[in-house]
Amino acid sequence: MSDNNKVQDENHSFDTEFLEKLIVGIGEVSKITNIPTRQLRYWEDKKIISSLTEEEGKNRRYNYKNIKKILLIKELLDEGYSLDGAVKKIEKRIQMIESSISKIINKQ
Amino acid sequence: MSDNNKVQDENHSFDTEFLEKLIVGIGEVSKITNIPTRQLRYWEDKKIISSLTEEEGKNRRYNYKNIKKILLIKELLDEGYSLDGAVKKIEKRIQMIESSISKIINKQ
DNA sequence: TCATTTTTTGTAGATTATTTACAATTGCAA
DNA sequence: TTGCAATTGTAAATAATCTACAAAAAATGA
Repeated sequence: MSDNNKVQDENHSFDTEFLEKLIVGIGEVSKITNIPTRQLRYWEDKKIISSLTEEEGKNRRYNYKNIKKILLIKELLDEGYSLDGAVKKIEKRIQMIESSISKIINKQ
Repeated sequence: MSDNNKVQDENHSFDTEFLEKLIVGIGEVSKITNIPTRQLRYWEDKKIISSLTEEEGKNRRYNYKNIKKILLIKELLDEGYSLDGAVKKIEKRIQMIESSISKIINKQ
């Protein structure tokens, strides 16, 4: 194995660690997804999405899975679904996303 | 191609977009890397690492490349390098990391 | 159309997180 | 031990986010 490939492999294993540990604030999620923070909070109020908030009043934190779901909701809204419609539609795809994340993280 | 594989592919192309857009605050970087915020600011003062701060006084922002470099520095310190030593050692590996990131983002 | 509901958006005042800039402390090598 | 490198502490100011109110806009259905 060449030196170069070795480093690529190190990067790969780091990336899974990276995804595992990744936790992001609402401002960054807003920039990543292009959804206003106000809207993200509203969706959470309506139980459409969730975050990792430790206690009431503390800042919201989002992991990779949270962000994935947000982007999926957004996609469905763009397709014309209502929020409730999106929630109903979403179950199957969420499961696929989760199994995909689990594959990434657990290197299965 | 099965439905399942299709979704996996969608996830993959999303991930590259995700990495491209990913921007993280100092608190999150601290949690991801396990390096105190105080230390991250010190390293930046000493020009060891950099961030995407828009203006003086605004909060620091870090992208994927920034975080990669921080983790690399940490690794070298653990191996016994001094900060200056790490900076000198790092050039070649930074280049490899960058080309690796560029491959991920540009799907080359 | 009109009324109702859903969804987005605005904002004030309080709180949390980060900033800079000072300095103190710790660790290490000559 | 002396000097430099590196980390850590902290106060006061600012930035970002919080909740809780409400208003505006968009979608739905009679």
